Amino acid sequence: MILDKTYTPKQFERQIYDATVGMFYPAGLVDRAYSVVMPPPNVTGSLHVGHALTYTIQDVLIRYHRQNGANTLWQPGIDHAGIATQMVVTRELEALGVDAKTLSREELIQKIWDWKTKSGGLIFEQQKALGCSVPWDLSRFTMDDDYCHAVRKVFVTLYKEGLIFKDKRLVNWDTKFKTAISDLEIQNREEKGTLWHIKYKITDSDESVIIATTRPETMFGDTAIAVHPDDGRYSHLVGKCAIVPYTDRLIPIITDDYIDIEKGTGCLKVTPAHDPNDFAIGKRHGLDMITVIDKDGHMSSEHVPEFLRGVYLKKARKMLIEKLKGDDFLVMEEEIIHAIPYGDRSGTVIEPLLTEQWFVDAKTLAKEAIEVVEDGRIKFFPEKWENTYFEWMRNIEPWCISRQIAWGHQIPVWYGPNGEMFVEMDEQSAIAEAAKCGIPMEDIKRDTDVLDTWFSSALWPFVTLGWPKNTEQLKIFYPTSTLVTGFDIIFFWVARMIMMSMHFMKDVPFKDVYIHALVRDDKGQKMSKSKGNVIDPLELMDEFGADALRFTLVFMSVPGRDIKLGRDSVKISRNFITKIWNAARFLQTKEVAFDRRIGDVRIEGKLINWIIAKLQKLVKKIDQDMAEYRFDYATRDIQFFIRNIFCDFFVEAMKFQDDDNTKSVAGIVFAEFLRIAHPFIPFVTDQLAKSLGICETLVLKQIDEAILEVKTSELDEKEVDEFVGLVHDIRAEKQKENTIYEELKERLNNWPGELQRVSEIVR
RNA sequence: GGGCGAUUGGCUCAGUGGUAGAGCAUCUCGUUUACACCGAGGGGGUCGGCGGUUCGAAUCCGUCAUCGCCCACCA
Repeated sequence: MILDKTYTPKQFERQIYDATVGMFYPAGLVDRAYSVVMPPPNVTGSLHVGHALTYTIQDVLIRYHRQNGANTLWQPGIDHAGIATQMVVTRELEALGVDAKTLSREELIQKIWDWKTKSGGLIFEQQKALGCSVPWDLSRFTMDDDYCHAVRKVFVTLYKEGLIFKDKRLVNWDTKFKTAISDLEIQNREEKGTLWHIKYKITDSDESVIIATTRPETMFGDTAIAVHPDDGRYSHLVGKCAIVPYTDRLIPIITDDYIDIEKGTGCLKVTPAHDPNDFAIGKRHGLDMITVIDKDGHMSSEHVPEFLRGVYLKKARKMLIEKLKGDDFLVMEEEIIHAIPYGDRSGTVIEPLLTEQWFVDAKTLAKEAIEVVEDGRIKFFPEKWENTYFEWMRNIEPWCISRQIAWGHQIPVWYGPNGEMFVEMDEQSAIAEAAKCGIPMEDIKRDTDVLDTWFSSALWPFVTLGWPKNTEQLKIFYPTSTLVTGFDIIFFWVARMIMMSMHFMKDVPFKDVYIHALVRDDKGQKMSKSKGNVIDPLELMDEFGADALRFTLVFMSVPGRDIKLGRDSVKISRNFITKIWNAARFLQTKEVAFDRRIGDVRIEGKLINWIIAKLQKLVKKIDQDMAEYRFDYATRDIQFFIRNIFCDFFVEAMKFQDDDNTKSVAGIVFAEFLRIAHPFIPFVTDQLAKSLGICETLVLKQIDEAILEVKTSELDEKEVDEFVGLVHDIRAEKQKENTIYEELKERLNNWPGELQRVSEIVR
């Protein structure tokens, strides 16, 4: 097939994709395995440029190892993404005029499933366009029947081992979604706020104490005022009681070492039910825990004075401040900057609320998970992320896993009428267990909470491979080889996979963790819809081709540095790829034969020794780059080889030395180059391989080991290097019109041996 | 408050002890057996500041500055 003058990606990308995807070595042919689990995109997801990066890197790894003879698996799938999905569907329903709140739990879940069937997995098509060589038929969903079964098994097992427990604790409460969320799902934002100094009168005395607070509305939940034991200012008041304004409730003045004499007024109002520190103080002193805010964010308690009852938090605060001012309780207002916790999905202020939730004993699970990174059974690339991992894991807190939403894995716990609890794999067993206690089935009710999405994601590496069944896939591909993900997800996902895998598989989930960069816009700004600087990878692929986008992203993946992606950089990659295309066209016009093997040609002559030596070096260098996950090096090496070595000199030289043997070597070298470049530039290389008659696809093409075994002449290589250097010098001197030019030109023209013919390269 | 990272030519970035590099941009030349989505060549940087180690530092150490990120319960 004669190549067109320039290539236009669109014409062949999809066709090539369909012909090559899912190619594997026949069973039993290879015993080396290489596997990657694809971080499951959200069911709501569509391809953004961050995805494009992570999937490109994974595909490069998979294609590279597959070419190198490994039996590969790139395990695909999607995540049900609890809160995120429920949010999207709720919004969609709203647009249709349906209020999700009016639907029953079952109806809402059904709507989400309908939506999932209709819109979920759109991202698969986009991944295909990017060239992801994925065995799609193995795709898993975190809410598949088998997956649900595995999740229940993990829950029940951990519960029986005492590693999952139910407790009434202060949790992060999202008043918008009306659910608990984990510590990781909150984001602290620094904001301007006010520190209000409020006067509390002391009983049987004219004295009063002044407390400073940023949250005055919680004062009705105060159960003590604490001062430092060494604080002389207040020691005479310790043991007395203060009166909570607008109530007749008396609270004791106590001492606690936690109090900082310097901070505020040195008096702390203790509100155990609405502040984590106060909660701890409350526990130490056995204080009452009075909740004054309900799950919707309204003031609600018999302890809240009439005029605030049922009022929404924000409004209540304003009203209360006005009232305190008027009644001379407010002593001072102070502007401060402080951190406010927001829900990362809802964007609303998170309230610490005392509720019953399910927790995982992360501290216990973390032990082994820390060890495996310490002893190198799991390695991070770049290594510095291990510190981040250790830092978090060594200070880990219990993980709140229950969510009060509909979409997700419903917690497999059933309750009897008198608080009996049955933690079982399914309803049948729950009924059976209840029956043993004399509770009829109609009297038991299942826990309505669902699990944190990350609970099921944490099982991804082994459940997708078939656990708890002992499948072939588990035997071959577990532990997986490399996990590719972003740093923002080390805590959410990587850490939890390691914990769960060590516990249930007694082995690491993966050996290497490659942490890639964040993709920013060309000015280094984080992309966001609100800033309007989002780069759509699909548009870039449309304009410059998937290969160009892939090459750009990988080329810019320098460890420890964010990627600044602009249109121009993708254009440059496209230009480079065109260069490869044109080199192929040249070889084609030269009628280079591509069916020769290295054994068919004579390794003699300086040019041939030189180019083969350079090719051998390239192969070794790429292997080294890939072993170190230096995709940036690999793409630079590829670029340097084809541009500076192959095109700039070898091809030019071929214009003066085009005997059959040289042309055959050119064919072999170029074919080998295409193979090496293929993981990075799959579409164009495959198209060229096909058009030039090298092979149908490079997907399974392994290196011809004989190429590496060729003994090349170092002397010849050195001589050509010198020749190349001289050519450069001559050109430079010529431009400068220096007289030395003639002298050098003379030297070139009289270059001894075969290279003399090539001296015409300089005109 | 703690931790991490960045700082190299106009721009984007390579370069971890031995004479400062690439691409883009710019300037000059060039349409010759593939490629103007090209080729050849030039100009342009005291490698954030200061101090130290060394025969020798962009590179190692200390310190400061600026920017960015992560973690943290401060009233």
